Amino acid sequence: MSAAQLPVARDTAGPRPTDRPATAGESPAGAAGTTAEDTGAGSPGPEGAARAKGRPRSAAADRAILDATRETLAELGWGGLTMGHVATRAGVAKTTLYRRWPSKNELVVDAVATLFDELVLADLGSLRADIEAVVREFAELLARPETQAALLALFAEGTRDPQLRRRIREAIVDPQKQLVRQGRAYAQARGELDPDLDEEAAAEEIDIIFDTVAGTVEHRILVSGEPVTPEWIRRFTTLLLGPFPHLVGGGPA
Amino acid sequence: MSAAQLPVARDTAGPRPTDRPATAGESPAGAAGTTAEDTGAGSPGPEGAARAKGRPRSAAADRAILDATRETLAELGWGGLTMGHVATRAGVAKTTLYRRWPSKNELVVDAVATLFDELVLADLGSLRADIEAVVREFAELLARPETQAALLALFAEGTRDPQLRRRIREAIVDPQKQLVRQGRAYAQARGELDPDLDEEAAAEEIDIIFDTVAGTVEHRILVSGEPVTPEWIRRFTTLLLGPFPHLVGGGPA
DNA sequence: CTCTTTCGCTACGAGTCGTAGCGTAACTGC
DNA sequence: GCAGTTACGCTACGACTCGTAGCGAAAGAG
Repeated sequence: MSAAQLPVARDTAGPRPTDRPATAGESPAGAAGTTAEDTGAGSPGPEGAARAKGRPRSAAADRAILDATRETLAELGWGGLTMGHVATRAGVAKTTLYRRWPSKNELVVDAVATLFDELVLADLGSLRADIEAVVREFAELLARPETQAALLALFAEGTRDPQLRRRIREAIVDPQKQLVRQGRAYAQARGELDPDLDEEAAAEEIDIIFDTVAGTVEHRILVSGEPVTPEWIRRFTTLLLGPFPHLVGGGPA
Repeated sequence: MSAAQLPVARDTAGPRPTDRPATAGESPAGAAGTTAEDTGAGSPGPEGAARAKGRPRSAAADRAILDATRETLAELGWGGLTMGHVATRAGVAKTTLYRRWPSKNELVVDAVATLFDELVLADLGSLRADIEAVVREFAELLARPETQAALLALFAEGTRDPQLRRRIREAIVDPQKQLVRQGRAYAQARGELDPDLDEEAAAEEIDIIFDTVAGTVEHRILVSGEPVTPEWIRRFTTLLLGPFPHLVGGGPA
């Protein structure tokens, strides 16, 4: 209560109120400059120009932070991750983190979203093969600690904070639904599905299948804590596709 | 470094090194005294006698703590739950919590385990009806904030701490699997299932069905964040039981 | 009535989140 | 080149939480 205190406000309340970073494509091999493709946040402001005055944010710092987050997540898990730790590991100041992400949750969601981009769906010639392949991929992804921690971060406040929930949906959930759509498209092109299909009904089927595949694998790994073996995948796919196992008559009307 | 300090150790390192509380059955209506049925923790010590000397732990405090935990969970969620808050709400000292549970995680698991006891499976006359009923019950349970927070606590350190994982499995997961077994038994008694069934194969089917039902509903509610309507339940049950919707030919070989 | 254990209380150390304020570095347009 | 503007690293801080320590007192057990 006696030292010099000057009322200054530089970083605080700046024009970039702690928003998303570059969030670039970020291919495995560190490519060249990347500046497009924002994670659709909210403000649909102009894009063309008028947005370049002072020192630009370091794209290298962005990547270093996201990498450090993933690494720390893999090593220490969700509970062990601290902002200070990430900052040190990334070689930046803690304040730099908070300039980009409002809190731990958002950082983790962004850091992990790219992990799910690994999932792809190749046309393997049959619906069964496609499903088994994507289940296997998803299971391998979920076996990694950083992904598990991500799911956790996702639940952590996601069920309470609507904004975080939106971020998760847009960055992770919705893109993955595309896989199911893709799989159906393949199957339909191969003539495996009813050709004249109510579009609305199909949309709901997609939701159900998505929740079923993702949820079941998650539960198997995270809750039951048992491994996803090829045999298990085969059985699960059979449950999905075929009639109920051992059901007399082969299924309901 | 000058005040009086006597090296005393009463509570600390006592014969009950912060272990499970009564963990009694705890039916909805507060019943009489309950002292049996420990949550199988670890020490397989003698049970008969020799374990009653000083002042016994207050069973009322146990219940007050667990109730307060559930209430706080419902109001503030997992992130908002603090031991101090629970203690105040339960009208006990914080140290009393730590005398019973080693940490937040264990407390929440125990507090929430009883919630899942609500789930029951009545023989409704058909496999479809039984499944739909249990899915509805489970969905209603998961719609409650305290249950969501429980799932979260379950994941929080459960994927890292093997001991906590065991506690979760024994207190929550395994008992729920009984529901699937029950359902199969009903169906088999009704003649809906293949009568001569490899027992081992049946066991694996039970695991798959359990993960599928629980995981799908969890994913629908917690990740996708969409409601579980009767229509959705019907569709999901159809997916489970019947052939793949719109699949040409009615299913694979 | 003694002995044992629990209880509530206060206090504490360690750690974390997220913020403030500064001086400086980097990049802009003129 | 030169301002102007912004990001960066640093140190410090307030508020909060976990989990523990130690005490006097209460409540039962034998």
